[in-house]
Formats: sequence, structure tokens, C-alpha cells
Amino acid sequence: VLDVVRAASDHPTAHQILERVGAAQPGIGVATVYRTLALLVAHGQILELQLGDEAARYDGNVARHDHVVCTRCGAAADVPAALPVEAARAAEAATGYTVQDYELAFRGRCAGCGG
Amino acid sequence: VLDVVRAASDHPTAHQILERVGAAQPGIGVATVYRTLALLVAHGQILELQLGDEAARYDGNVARHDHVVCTRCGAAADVPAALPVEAARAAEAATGYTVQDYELAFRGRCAGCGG
DNA sequence: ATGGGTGCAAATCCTTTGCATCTGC
DNA sequence: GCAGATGCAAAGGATTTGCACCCAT
Repeated sequence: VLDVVRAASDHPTAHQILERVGAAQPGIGVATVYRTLALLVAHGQILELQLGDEAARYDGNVARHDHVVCTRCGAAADVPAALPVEAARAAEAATGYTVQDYELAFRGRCAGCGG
Repeated sequence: VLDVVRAASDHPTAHQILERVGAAQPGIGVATVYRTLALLVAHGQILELQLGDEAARYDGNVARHDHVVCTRCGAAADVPAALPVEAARAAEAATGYTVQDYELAFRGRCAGCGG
């Protein structure tokens, strides 16, 4: 499972991961994939993303970065981290929360779907 | 329904909205709430947010702003918009996408849940 | 024999949809 | 009587869980 997520460049959903793993290893079950994904996420091996659609998507790129999501076809791409650290501090000051992390997703159209 | 969402300061889920509306108007159905929420979202009267948990949450504050979410109790607060416009342009340049919008959520602990 | 991981299927949660009903015109 | 909105319940999709089973120890 880890291999598949690492090899994927398209931020696949659990369902897509299931299909791909199943191609190499027929008979694998839904539960195993979900259980393994949860494990990998807990160990910091992969990231779980909520990119606006219904299903969670997974990312083998663990480095700090953001995403762009196409509102038409659902494709997603990585973007180098764009948020200055001061923004997190400003958020803490404004709300009294202790910020540990953040998730930033741009919404728009991919090259193929036109502007 | 619009009154309830506007009056709420806690980014309620559809379920919470159902309960609150039901308090003032007993016998109201799940479907009506979901249908009305979808309508209001489509008309730009309220915002639908995906703040990391399972259920969608709604926000009566339509102005451009971001959010902080408590990873322990799930509470969410508004944060003044923190992202410079250049960041969106940088994302466009890096990916070839046309960015129309973005969603930014900080993750951390709220004052009550401690650091 | 035992423990951990696995597949299958049932269960759960959130949300949507079908359908008969009720409202106002 | 008709159109549109509504309530209820069933349907749907994503994810989790229960349970029997199999492999390696």
C-alpha cells in the first residue's frame, strides 16, 4: 500500500488505492486498505487530505506543501508551501488557539479543464 | 434555517442546525434542512466548510476569512484572512491551474483544551 | 495452540433521493 | 387542480467494525 501511495502522483482516494493495490495483489479487501492507510497516516508516512469532495485523498509527499484542486475534474496538484509563519502567529493572537499545523487548498481550474 | 445559521457563532454541522431549527419548529425533517442549506450555499448566503471531521459545517459569515479548528474538541473559530494575493499567483505559476478561490484551515488546540 | 493481520459482509455515519402529502393560488 | 415545498423513509457512498480464518511463531 505504501508503495502505491508513494508511486502515485495524483492524490488518489482510498477507493483508487484499493483498485491499484488489487491489480498487483488480487483479492485484497477494502478493510485492509483502510486499516493500512490509517496506520501509515498515524506513523507520518503519508498524509490524509480532505480536498473538498466527499472522499479522503492520500499523499505520499510528507513535506510541508499545499494543494490546488480543479473544481471541474477533481484533479489535484502539489504547490510549494506558500504561507508565512507569521500568518499562523496572527491566527493564534486573534483566536487564543495554539496553532500546530494548517491545511491550505486553492480551488480553480486545471490546465486541461480551461479557465 | 438562514436565521439559525446567521445566529450561530460555532460553525454548526447540518445535524446541529437540524436540532436548532427543530427546537423552534418541531417536526421539521432532515431533508428540508439539507435542501435549504444547499439552496443557501448556491445563492451565496452561507458558506459550506469541510473542516477536517466527517460532517460538513456551515458558516453565516460570507466575508473572506479563514478558520482555526481544535483537534481535540472540534470547536472552530474565524480568523481574518491571512493569505496574500501573491500566494495565489505563485500557485498558478507553479501549477498552470487558474486559481479562483482558496480555503485555509489552521489546526491546533483551543483555549479550553489547552496546548 | 496462539497472536496478528486479513477478507468478507454487516453496520454506521452523513447526505441525497423517491414518493405521497399538504399548502397556497 | 396544480406547482412547489415538505416529511418520512429508503437509498447511496465512504469508512469502520465484527468475526471467522489463515499463517508464522
